[in-house]
Amino acid sequence: MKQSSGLFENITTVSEAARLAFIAKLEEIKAEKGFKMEREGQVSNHLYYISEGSARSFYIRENRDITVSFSLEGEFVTAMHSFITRKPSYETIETLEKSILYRISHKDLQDSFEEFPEMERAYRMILEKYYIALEERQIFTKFKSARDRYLELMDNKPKIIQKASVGQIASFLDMTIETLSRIRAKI
Amino acid sequence: MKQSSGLFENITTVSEAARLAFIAKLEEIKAEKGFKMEREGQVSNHLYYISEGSARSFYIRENRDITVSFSLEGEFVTAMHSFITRKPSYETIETLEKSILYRISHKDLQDSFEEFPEMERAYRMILEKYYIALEERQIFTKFKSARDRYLELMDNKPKIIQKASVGQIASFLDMTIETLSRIRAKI
DNA sequence: TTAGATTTTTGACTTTCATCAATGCATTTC
DNA sequence: GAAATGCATTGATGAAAGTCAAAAATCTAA
Repeated sequence: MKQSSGLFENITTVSEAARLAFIAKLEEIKAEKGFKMEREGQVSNHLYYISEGSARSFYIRENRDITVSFSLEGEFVTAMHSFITRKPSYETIETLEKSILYRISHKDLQDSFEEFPEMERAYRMILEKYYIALEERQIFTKFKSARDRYLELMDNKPKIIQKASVGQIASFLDMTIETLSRIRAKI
Repeated sequence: MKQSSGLFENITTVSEAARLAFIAKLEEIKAEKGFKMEREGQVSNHLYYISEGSARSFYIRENRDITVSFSLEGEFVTAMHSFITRKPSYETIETLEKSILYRISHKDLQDSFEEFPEMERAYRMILEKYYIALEERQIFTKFKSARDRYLELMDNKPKIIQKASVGQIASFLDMTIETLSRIRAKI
């Protein structure tokens, strides 16, 4: 992994020793669009860092593809529920475009906690970010109309609107494709 | 704090030294019903363990009291968003009945991480539980009808139905009092 | 015990968005 | 370039739950 990459940049300070040991455990993946990082039904075994590109997490319910989240460059992502509980994941994660990913296995991560408590701290902080994102999303969804949810997405994460398909955006915003189409017609 | 209490029982194993040091930092609170553990607008400064009793977290929006969560005996609770971000809390947490609480301040908790990395692990695991609970609740809310949400609450946490008021239960289940009343009439 | 207050239930009506179906538009493929 | 395929739009209708208002039930306290 390039030295320049900002792996822990926004998280916490980590000693050089821990940093190097951690990086040694990373696996680089040059992924094409549609690469499946995690699969529904399998225990999520890696924590990913998106160095370049983007990803989306989704699951199938009643034959519908429902997008749970989008992740952009510089973010960590995994099927967190499964990664924590060690039970099969209900979600699949795939790249939205050609991407460069770094990943660490669950076991290597746990081992790094034993070796470097500061790594556990870094992970704890990633978890905190995950938690905050989920909580904010929940409140966001609760109070806004379909229209306002779309407008807010345009404001906050316009990149997603470029990278994802209409169906993916609609399910992410918890509305049908038709509703999204009607909203777009009236802006 | 009584030796017998199961503070870390369901979380992780912690050395006796860490355990004792941690317990020394705890403050015991014998709270009456309605005691405000955290207040909206203030930075959440404590992590609570409910030894006896119960609590609910809520916020006010457009003059409505909206219950976010109920916490029962044996659970940890705080205004997590604020506790993590150190920004003012949007939620208030209060006891639902006479309760015995133990709490540790944010600073003491952070200090304990420096002293005992295993405490950071324990906290990390509390965070994981919090995350899982939130994610499960989100999916639960998304796919069930008002009626099914009520039925599931009756099944899973019947104690809440005894301890909380109708308005609190309705807002927790994301429906109006009228809807809840109609559902109850038809069971 | 009764008047008043509060909570709960019921009824009529409205809103929001889903569903289903048809049509339009664009792109690929032969 | 016509057919086929896939995605997006539009329209008609319906369902779930919200809103507002009034009635009924329950609680409280002098």
